[in-house]
Amino acid sequence: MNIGEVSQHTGLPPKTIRYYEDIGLVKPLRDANGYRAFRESEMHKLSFLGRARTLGFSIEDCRNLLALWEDKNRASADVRTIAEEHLAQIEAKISGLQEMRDTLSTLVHNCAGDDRPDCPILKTLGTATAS
Amino acid sequence: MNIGEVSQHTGLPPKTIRYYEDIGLVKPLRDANGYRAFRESEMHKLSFLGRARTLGFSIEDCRNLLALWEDKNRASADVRTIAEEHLAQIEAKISGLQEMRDTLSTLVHNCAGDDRPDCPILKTLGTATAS
DNA sequence: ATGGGGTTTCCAGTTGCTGGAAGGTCAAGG
DNA sequence: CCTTGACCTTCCAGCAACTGGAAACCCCAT
Repeated sequence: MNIGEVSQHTGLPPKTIRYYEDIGLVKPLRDANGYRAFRESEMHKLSFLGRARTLGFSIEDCRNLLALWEDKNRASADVRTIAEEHLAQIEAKISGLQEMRDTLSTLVHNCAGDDRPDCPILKTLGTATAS
Repeated sequence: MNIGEVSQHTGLPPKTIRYYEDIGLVKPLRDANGYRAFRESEMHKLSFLGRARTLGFSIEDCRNLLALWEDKNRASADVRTIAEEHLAQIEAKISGLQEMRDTLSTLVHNCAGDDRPDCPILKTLGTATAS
């Protein structure tokens, strides 16, 4: 299977697939002409990676998850640990963003948004701590 | 005022302040010895930048907000537009993360997390679209 | 043989810093 | 006067996870 076909099946851009090979996540064979030749198993790995990435796992997490996936003697606790840590990070990120959103939306609502210069957004940024 | 003092007042690391000079956000004077000499106004700009950054504005947004801040004839509408667009992006990011969180937390809760290999997290990543 | 699509490699750029090396400066202490 | 330590300077590299683009090769059909 050529990279283009794999790209279609996995939804990952060819560039990304090459990158994943670069960093050792997949190791496709090569045809005589130098083209990458993906086996089914490689393609499934790539799909796995794509899904893990859409769940926000870092590449390093993905590498570890992939190893666990391949390891038929894994302990599900190891998987869960990775997922839990990631979940905690996501939650932290969400609350950080929610704080931003709350502050920002207040500011936006208090701003006239007309052609006059008076603006609470700039006023806040210019003076107090916009926590 | 030296960079260290400015760093203390603004909470920004010296490295960051130098970086902001590099990209043209501030333009401190220089003492005879080559040290940066910040005036009050530069320091206020840096505080402004720090607060804008904690609200998640990009550097380019910050650049524009700073210009508006300095422009006494600005229209608050311009400020508000920037803030609104940023707010929309934050909201998009939040909902993306919430989706991740929901999926992930379901998976984590369904995973035994013991020493057996059976794991719904890996199962999901390995098969269906984990949307 | 020519054209259009694939594919290859490599290099650079993205965002917003951060770390580190090599060196100049300054004020205090011996 | 010399040293020590805390500043400060510049420059270069690296982080994450790709993405864009150039130059060149390959394959198939006309």
